[in-house]
Amino acid sequence: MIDGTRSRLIESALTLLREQGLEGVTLRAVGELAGLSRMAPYRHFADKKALLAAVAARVMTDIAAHIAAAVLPQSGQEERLRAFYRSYVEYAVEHPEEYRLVFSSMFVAGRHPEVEQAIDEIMSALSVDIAGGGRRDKAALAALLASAHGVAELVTVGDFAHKGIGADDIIDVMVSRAARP
Amino acid sequence: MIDGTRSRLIESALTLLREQGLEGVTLRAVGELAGLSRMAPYRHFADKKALLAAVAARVMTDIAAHIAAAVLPQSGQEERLRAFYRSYVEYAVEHPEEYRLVFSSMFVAGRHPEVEQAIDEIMSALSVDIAGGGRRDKAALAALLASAHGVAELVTVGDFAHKGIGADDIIDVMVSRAARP
DNA sequence: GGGATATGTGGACAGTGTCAACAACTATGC
DNA sequence: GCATAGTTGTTGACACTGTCCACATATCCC
Repeated sequence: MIDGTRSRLIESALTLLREQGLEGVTLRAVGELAGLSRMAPYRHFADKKALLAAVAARVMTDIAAHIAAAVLPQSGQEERLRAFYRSYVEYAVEHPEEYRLVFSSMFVAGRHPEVEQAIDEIMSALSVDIAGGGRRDKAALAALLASAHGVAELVTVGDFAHKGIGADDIIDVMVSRAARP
Repeated sequence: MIDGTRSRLIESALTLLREQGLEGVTLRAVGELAGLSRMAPYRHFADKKALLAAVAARVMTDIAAHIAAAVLPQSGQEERLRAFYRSYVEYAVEHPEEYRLVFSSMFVAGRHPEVEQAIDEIMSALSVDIAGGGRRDKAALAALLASAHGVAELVTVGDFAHKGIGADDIIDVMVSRAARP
């Protein structure tokens, strides 16, 4: 805990994000929740975007842990695949605001190094856990990540559930296709 | 042209979105570009979100047209699939701000009816153009849309291109998997 | 100790979405 | 033909936001 105040600010922002959505995350509110003034964040982050990038990086490690906890206990490849999809979508459904922040921070050109590092860690972990570390399969890995992300967004949109088709149906399609040799 | 001012406001907002990104779309700027005052949009839209929803719906029809123009000339199923993926990703890459707006407006709970209708149109067109109108394949159609969206986001993020893997590589994986019987 | 540096604070400012009150134009009843 | 109601547009004002600035305090190095 070299810098306790900094992580306390991140935590405050994350709390606000969860309870009130992205609109509720204002620098004034973050400072107040952390027991500081409205300008306090500027002593630890360049601006609001930098704070949000730090929150996003923090959330990414949560997501990675959630996925790893679901995938690692599985033994077969198909079971691992399914566990990956399910846990990924599950997180997006249960924490939509956080998930959304993570991907909007990925989208921005000129990303924050903190985010960059978190992405790299997740990718290499995935590579080992799912694909077995094959080197030719970068495209397959990207396809996996893209599929999961796509399903997560479609499901959180909620429209498809409404039309009688759930996440598991789509995941079934994805898994049965990817699991074939 | 029952309501010229309304569509002129939408067009102004779209221009600002293209030229300056979402941050440049302020109600004052939209009004000014349309030759009106800052409060003019409120006579045609409930609030800023409603205006953005209308812009999103407008963009969705553009996307649908772009995709249809690429897919319909193809004859084989695999060619149609590939054309779909490519044109979809292409639009996202060439018009990232618009694409982003469209999906953020889909994400919001309690969507605008205008957006809702545009989504329905796209889905049924897709169903006919790609899947041949099969009724059992709702899940496959959703998987297709999810995959394309996922690839588009990963590619616009730009990170994977940087790591020596392009959109076409991922699309190849998707198509070869989906095209099998 | 004393100076430099890091951390925290309140004042002020421009920009934003939005509410309210008012003006002008349009159409509709008689 | 004209008053009335409704639509469309404008300006004034307000609360809120991110951020710049100048100032206080605390901490560390010599």
